[in-house]
Amino acid sequence: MSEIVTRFAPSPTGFLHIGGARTALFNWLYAKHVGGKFLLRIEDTDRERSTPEAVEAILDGLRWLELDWDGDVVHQFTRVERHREIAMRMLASGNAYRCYCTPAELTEMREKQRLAGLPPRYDGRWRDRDPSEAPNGVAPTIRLRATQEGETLIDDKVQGKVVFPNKDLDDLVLLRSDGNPTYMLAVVVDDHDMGVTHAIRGDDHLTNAARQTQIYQGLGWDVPIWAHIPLIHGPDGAKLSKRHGALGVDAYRAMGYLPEALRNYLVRLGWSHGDKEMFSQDEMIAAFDLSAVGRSASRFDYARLENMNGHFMRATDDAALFQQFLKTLPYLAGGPEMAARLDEAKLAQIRAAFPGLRERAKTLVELVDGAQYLFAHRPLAIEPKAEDVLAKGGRLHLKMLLPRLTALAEWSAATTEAVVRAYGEEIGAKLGTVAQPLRCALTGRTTSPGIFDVLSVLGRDESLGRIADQAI
RNA sequence: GCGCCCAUCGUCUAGCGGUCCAGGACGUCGCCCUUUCACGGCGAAAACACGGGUUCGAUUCCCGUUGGGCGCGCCA
Repeated sequence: MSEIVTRFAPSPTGFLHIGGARTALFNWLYAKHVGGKFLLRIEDTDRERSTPEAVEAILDGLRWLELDWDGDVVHQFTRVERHREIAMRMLASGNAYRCYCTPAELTEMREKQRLAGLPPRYDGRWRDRDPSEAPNGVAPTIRLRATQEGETLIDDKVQGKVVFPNKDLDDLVLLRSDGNPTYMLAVVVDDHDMGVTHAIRGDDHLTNAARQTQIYQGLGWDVPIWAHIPLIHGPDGAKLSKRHGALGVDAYRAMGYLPEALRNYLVRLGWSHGDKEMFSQDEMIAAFDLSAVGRSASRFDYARLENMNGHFMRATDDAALFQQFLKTLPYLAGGPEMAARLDEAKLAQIRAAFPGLRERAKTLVELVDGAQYLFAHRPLAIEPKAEDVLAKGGRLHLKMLLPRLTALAEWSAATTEAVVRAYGEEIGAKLGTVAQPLRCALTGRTTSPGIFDVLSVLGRDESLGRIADQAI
């Protein structure tokens, strides 16, 4: 039995967007599931649009998502000679021919077809023309001599059997007039040469599968097993475009999502395994299967992603999550500013506050936000809601509490708690009545980790100072 | 315009002819827990797009309608 090989083949014209990330994930998962290989190929035959920055962004995105590929990255551009060779072979065997149409001529042709209500397709005007009629000074393209009769069958792992009438598949360009291959030729040649057995990609390629099948047939090569997965739409159901939530995966990192959470979210978009929602890495690999991939497009839902992220954050142990947090800090919204102010002492404080912080955070960014009170300078900026609490009797409690806390011989969560509770009982108030004003004075907000932990982490001087700032 | 794909709660989905007055998850709304928030627990509202068939019986099969999507480049 031969080894199964999948691949992810993005074109480096921009960042790794969320749809591409899922395609990569599915390919990676399938390869892992069957113990095969997952390859990475950069489709950069279009030299005009490809940029090294985009290549780097894609690799960076994949690495962040922890989707490791086997072997070296293949740059399609480096394989032009082989592509040309194959184009020539097709020419020699009669499976391709030279077309001397100019771009302007083709545009005009399509324009006429559109006006006449016909499908825009190359009309094959050079298909059977004698080469001696070739005009001077026009560099030809090489076109596939596509089969015109019958139909082409795609036996797809997720779409099932799909039939395309051959009359709708025109003679596509294999080699451009400048001698460079088109995507259609390059994918076929590279997938073949790289031993790709399974092509898992977005279903926007479904029609291409039929066209590429004809190229494979012309070459006498085995057609890979296809699996066209449904696309992801924006939250509003519209196509995911640049202006519609098609962010690069780096944006998700900046929003504080964990790679394992994003992976879990993505895999459940279009794929399911009974009622199971959360998967560990191993579970996902073991359970993943192309046959359980659905055929309808799905919408991107941040609420669900966020929920999953919270789940994974809670499932990660304290030390590991702290490390993850520090590692990701420079990429997070508001992170660089915090990182710049991170000295030994601050680091120790965050570490101490971390268990309380992580409990209520659903993203890494919420961790940054939750830790703000550690970085604030006196006198603190008080949020409106917090000011409200202070104004409605809160300051009086602080005034009463201040001397008692000041008198404390030992400063800890336990000792401060004892004092605050005792005071609460004295005045016959629920703990919240006293705790909220404290929280507001200490953090400037109405929400924070447990107030005694805050007191403890902030330390005696800073705590008493902040309380004094607000006490009557 | 032509070809192809899709269609279960707001969202992601389970369902592969009877077990479905349709199950889970997120979100929403109550209640509980509580030191705020978050977590957790309990509960509620919420869907088979429509019309024809096939069948003893359709959410499940077929056809059509409607609504979405994708493709139709010397882009990938």
